[in-house]
Amino acid sequence: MAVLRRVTMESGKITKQSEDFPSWYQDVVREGDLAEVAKIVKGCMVIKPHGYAIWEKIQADLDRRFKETGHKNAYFPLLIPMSFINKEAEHVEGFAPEIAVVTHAGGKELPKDEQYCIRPTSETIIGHFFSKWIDSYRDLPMLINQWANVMRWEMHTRMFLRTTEFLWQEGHTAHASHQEAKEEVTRMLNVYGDFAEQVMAMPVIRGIKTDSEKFAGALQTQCIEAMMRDGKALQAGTSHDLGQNFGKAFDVKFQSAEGREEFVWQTSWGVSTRLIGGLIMSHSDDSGLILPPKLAPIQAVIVPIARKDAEKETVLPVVDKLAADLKAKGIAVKVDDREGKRPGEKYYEWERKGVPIRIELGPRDVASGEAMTKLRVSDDKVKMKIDTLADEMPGVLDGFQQFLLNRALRFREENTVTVDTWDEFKDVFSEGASKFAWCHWDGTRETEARIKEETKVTIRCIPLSGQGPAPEEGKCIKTGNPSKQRVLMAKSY
RNA sequence: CGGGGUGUAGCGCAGUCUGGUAGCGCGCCAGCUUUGGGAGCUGGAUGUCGAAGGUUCGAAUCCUUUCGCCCCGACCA
Repeated sequence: MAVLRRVTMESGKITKQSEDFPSWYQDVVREGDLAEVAKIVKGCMVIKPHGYAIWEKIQADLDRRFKETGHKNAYFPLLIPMSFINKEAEHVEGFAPEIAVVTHAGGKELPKDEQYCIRPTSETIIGHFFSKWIDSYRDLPMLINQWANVMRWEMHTRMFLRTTEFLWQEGHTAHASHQEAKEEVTRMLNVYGDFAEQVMAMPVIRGIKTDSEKFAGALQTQCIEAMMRDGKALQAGTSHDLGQNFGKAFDVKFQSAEGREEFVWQTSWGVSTRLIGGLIMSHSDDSGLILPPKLAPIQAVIVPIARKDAEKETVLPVVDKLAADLKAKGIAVKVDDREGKRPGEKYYEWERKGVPIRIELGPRDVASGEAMTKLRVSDDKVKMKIDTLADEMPGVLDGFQQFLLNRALRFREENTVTVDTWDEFKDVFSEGASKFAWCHWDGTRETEARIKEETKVTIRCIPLSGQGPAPEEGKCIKTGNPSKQRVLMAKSY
């Protein structure tokens, strides 16, 4: 039993990651000015401007990818008739415990059959409208996405990772054939995977969820799993093959080219503000947040150093010109010319907020024609020629983006093991520790549950082709029964 | 929901055991001096002590109830 350790912190400082990972995480969120716990509303958070700006960048990039793959945005009601939720058996069972119900409205108690729940996800209500909108195979595929908030009554909340209300997007599509639907599931999983790696610099394993971990009501759930810096896994996105389950529950039928009446094949897929939690736990350090340039609201900050008016006169015009040049190159640049704060204080502040690169520009630099620059992750400052700095900056930022991805990949490799014996397995996961472990599993729910019960370790996914070790026969780590391939095991968020 | 913590100024905390009317550091405001890695001095502002009830002449402190947050379980994006 881990007793909560009191970590003495100086004001405005961050608990060391190695001392207490959860405290570190909270400190980074606070010091980065990303969000705060709402307190007045149980389990909810306020996403502050700097945190929301990151979400907006995530949204912008993903939205473009969704549109490029043919999807259109729409918006469905927040309130869903309770009767809808009850229509799909597995769906009810999965979501019932975490649903908030509106029982009173207009000053009166609503009759049982007129009560609403606040959406935990929108498969049901969208199924209802799909059934109205879809008549023939010519209406298919129906490719809809919704940016929305959802609510799930969680017992245990953590900022960005699990809150009662959260922001996400949910894609919902309907297709004429199962094959087409499966292709959609894969397509969107790849959109997520590419986004995670190229934009978030967060490497992911693409895989399939076991039956016990899949979405309530789906035939199959595919996922991307990322390793956090404590070795735990974060499910960062999911893409579901819903089969005809919701089609049947909501009578979503179409007339095929051959004139037959058939149920549609549906998919749904989503990522949430949880991605921000993943971003934090993939890259950040004891000095605070580290953002990949592609998601940084401020990519470069210029700190002018000028104490006297005469120095300001020489420095500030150079700073302004450099800022303009950077802007012209498409760089999100911020000049921190606040009075009354010393340069050092500004350096720390922007580091905590995750700005990828800092440029220091003072009288000496103007004289020499070189500015001091410092990447968020390096210990050394580098001199760059002021004249060519703006031209070089896109390349520097690209390099930084790549560096973060490579570093995260290396970290994952160093913390990924192949395990074949139960003793070794228990050792890897002893005392709260976690790694990614490729292990054989006999494919049964019972074994999966036993492993989880004894070690807290879950099967994160069965890797898709090329995402894990090549399939090979083996024996289950727990039971010794035959296994056809290794699966990814880890503790998870 | 169980176990363990915790709630006092914007942030971090002391004060609670042993009741006497609230303090420290940082931050904030003003002024001067400063300014290339968290500045110094002087002066100043800020609290319904999580909430509600009770005991008491008197409650941050004792009692009861309640709410939030954190950690560990049970459940989940």
